[in-house]
Amino acid sequence: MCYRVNTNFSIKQAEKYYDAKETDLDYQPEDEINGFSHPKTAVILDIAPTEILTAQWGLMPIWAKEDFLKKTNTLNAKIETAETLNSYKNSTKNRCLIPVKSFYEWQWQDAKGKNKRKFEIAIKDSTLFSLAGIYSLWENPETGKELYTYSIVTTKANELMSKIHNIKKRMPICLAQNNHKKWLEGNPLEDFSFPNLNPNLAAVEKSENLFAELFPL
DNA sequence: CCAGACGTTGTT
DNA sequence: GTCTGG
DNA sequence: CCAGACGTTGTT
DNA sequence: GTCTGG
Repeated sequence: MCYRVNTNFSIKQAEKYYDAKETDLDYQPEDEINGFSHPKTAVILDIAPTEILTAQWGLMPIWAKEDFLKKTNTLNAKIETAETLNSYKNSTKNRCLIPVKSFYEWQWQDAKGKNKRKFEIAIKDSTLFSLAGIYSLWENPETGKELYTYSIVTTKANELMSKIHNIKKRMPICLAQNNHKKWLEGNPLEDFSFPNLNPNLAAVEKSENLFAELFPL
């Protein structure tokens, strides 16, 4: 579901939005990043809410081997099960914010998803907003280097997202500024699941060749 | 009992 | 480290 | 945890 | 019914 996001914002913009300072940030703005390449992105951690630093998309539990992500998809964590699953259970209280401009989702036009329409989704009237993340500090057994790794928490789709993500009907937990603190403070996961939290989302279509889809050759 | 998994919903 | 499928 | 076995030593 | 292999 939430595998591609837009991080095309400046560090300055993020510092202002979060009232935080970049500390250990290895970051390049991108219109579209792919979770499956396990990119490093900007994050704000609960332990230091005034710092913006770098973490890897793809959570690695403390016990994970180096190739863990090759076999296990931890890009998203379902809010309903995160607290019981091995990979997430010790990280559900490690809360982080992942700043994004938007994320992308594809609407299937047929049962097999042969034809899809692409949409870009964001919180309405926002410049930036946050995806809700849980994180784990992972130590590379080879080098001893520590790395923050995270997963984006997903929930049942709201009305708009059900129309777009029309097969799986899931969406990432989207936090406007007024919910940042609540998330970082470690309030119960359930407080943030739909419909307990229903972000005011808006979508625009980004399909590459709308004309061809409407009038196939 | 122990080997093997540990996850979500794409291939854009 | 801990769970689970066989 | 549960499906499947649960037995001995011939071909006389 | 109880054990055991997977």
